[in-house]
Amino acid sequence: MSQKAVRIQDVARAAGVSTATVSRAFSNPGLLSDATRKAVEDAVRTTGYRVNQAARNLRKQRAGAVLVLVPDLGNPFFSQILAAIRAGFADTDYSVLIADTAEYPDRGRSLVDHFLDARIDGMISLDGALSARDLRLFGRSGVEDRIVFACEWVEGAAFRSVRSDNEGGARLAVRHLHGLGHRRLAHVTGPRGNILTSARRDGVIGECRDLGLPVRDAWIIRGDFSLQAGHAAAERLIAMTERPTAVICASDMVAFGLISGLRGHGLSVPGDISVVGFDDIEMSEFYVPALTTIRQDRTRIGRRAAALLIDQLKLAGNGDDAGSARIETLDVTLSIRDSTASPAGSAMRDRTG
Amino acid sequence: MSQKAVRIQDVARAAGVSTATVSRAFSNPGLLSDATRKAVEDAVRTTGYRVNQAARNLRKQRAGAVLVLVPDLGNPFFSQILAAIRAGFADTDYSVLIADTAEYPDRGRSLVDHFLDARIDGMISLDGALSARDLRLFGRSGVEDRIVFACEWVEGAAFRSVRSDNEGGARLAVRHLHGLGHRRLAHVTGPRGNILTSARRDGVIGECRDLGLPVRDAWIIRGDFSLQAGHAAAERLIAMTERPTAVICASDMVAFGLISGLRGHGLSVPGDISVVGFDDIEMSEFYVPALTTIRQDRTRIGRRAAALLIDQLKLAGNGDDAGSARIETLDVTLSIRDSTASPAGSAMRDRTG
DNA sequence: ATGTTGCCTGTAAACGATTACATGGATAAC
DNA sequence: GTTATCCATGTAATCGTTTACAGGCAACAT
Repeated sequence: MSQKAVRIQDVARAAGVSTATVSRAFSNPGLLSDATRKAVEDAVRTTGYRVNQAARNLRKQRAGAVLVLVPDLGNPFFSQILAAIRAGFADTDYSVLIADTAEYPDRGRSLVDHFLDARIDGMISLDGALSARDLRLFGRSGVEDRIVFACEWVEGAAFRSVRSDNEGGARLAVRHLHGLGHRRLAHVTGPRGNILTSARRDGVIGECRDLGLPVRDAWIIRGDFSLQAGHAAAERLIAMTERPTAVICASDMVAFGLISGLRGHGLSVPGDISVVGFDDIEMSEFYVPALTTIRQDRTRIGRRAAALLIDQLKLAGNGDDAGSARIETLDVTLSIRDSTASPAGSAMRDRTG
Repeated sequence: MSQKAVRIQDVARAAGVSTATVSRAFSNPGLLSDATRKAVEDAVRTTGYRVNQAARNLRKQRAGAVLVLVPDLGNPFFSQILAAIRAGFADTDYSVLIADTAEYPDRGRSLVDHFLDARIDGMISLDGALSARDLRLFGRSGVEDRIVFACEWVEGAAFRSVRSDNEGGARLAVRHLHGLGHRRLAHVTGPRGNILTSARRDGVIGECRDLGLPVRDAWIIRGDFSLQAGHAAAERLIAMTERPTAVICASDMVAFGLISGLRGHGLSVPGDISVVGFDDIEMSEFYVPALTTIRQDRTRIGRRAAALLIDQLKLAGNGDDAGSARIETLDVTLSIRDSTASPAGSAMRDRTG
């Protein structure tokens, strides 16, 4: 590339040593005598040598890269996790590739191809809904333990994963609204088949039952984490004869779409309806009204996922399936802002911490 | 990796041909006789062979990857561009790496290292503010023509670039507000030193002059494209004695922050103040109020940037600096929504197309 | 029969590193 | 003085491809 790249051979010549010695100066400098190490360092400096990663990776039988699979790059929820993952890999010599799940079903390409092509050594998936075919192929090629799931996960599979306490978060939201005096709660879910959809839905319904609040099928509205889904859910709410006084959304984006839709119909938030989101993306603080939401520690999720994968890559198939837990569940917290209030006609104050 | 990977040698043996023939079956199948090609194809299928990209890249003296440099991954503005860039590279065998500029100033690592390490073959930068040191090193290593700038660019440098008509967009915004009857316009800019800051500011000021509108220094408020900057700008506006009736923001995020800040002080948008954004990210349609903004064709920007870089990589330093223009400027449009209206006391209607 | 031409295929040398193994010399132990 | 031990270094094989070059063979013209 560029002019004429300087090779390890050139450094060796300049320093008056063998290529093996130069290589050792990088990989295990302690092996060399002080004088030799100095000589090599000088030679590296004068020649401007940089080790060729492609060659090194080939020889070391690794790809030197990991893949992060994101369901939807356009959703700002993921970016902070990405940043944390990248930070986690900053001290390693792995490159971080990012791909959008949406790219995959097409043209018969499978995710496992990346492993088999020697393009990646490991993967962090923020998407729990991989195709059955992909999952089967992962198993067959023995790459499962170089895959970590973050946020989402695959039920019944043995992959490592880092996730938030989704059910607990949903329960927090219900308790908050209950404390404000709400008794009729709706829930806009994620997409069918998504693991977060059921976890959060179960939390909402479970806590409602525990608190003796009514649970109606009509109040559980199918969504898909998107702005559009929230907007559509507003129509459904408007049309209800016995309208809930508060809505828990499966994501902040849904909450924004919902509020936008409600306002379009002249309903005010939180005046007429309270709305709670899930995620606490940056925008939540600056929406109008600022959004009450369940905060996930995205930096922590990303950092832990990276750490887990790095651990696994170190073991590199020597079978020694070391200590760390396969599943980490991180606590969530409630960020109370302006989109929730006591229902009209109620004088109750928030009793939630 | 994994079990025992199938090598080209294995396929050759299975098909009863040499490795060269197998290689040719992939790179230039036309060279082979029908019978041989068939035999190789069968052998590939039965063995499950996949070419090892690391080895191929080493031999072909390329990295097999390109880097996309993003100023702030957390800003959803960039994600759609990223998606388009990825799509542009989908048909190639390049991997797409994504990095955040924020990672770089640290630990003395330079961007050019990625080229010299044989980690990347080319780069698309969405950040125009690279360090002088990086730019110098790019020149010295002769990699400039494998770098394309998108959205932003470097003044006075010869890099290829794709960008929106920023000044034109700013002028559109001014004309729209003028048409509604506004006469006192403020502008929240991008950060100091950013090329978009000056382009958009010049557009706003230029069009104000052309229309005979007053231009006050106090009405040009420094920002940095972020939610926080918009929020801070609201404080400045509130404090003004002769307050503008409309504000043009350098980005949608700034506009959201601004509106949030104004609402916090009891001012309504567009009732008291009209607000125009820049970018038209997805959220703009769902903000409250839905945001009037300048739409950039982000898909087109990404696609063109990818195409430009792919062209350059094909030439691969054979010096034949082919046809395509070095700078492409794409048109922007005005998306009129609910955050702009005639100023209080005025009965004028929008006259803008 | 003898070139000449063209098509297909094989041989073997790269690409640029890492590392198992060998070696030589110094030091210590006997 | 001989042998064992250890440390620092060199030699050369290896990772899995691609591709320049060289043949071999058939068809065709002379």
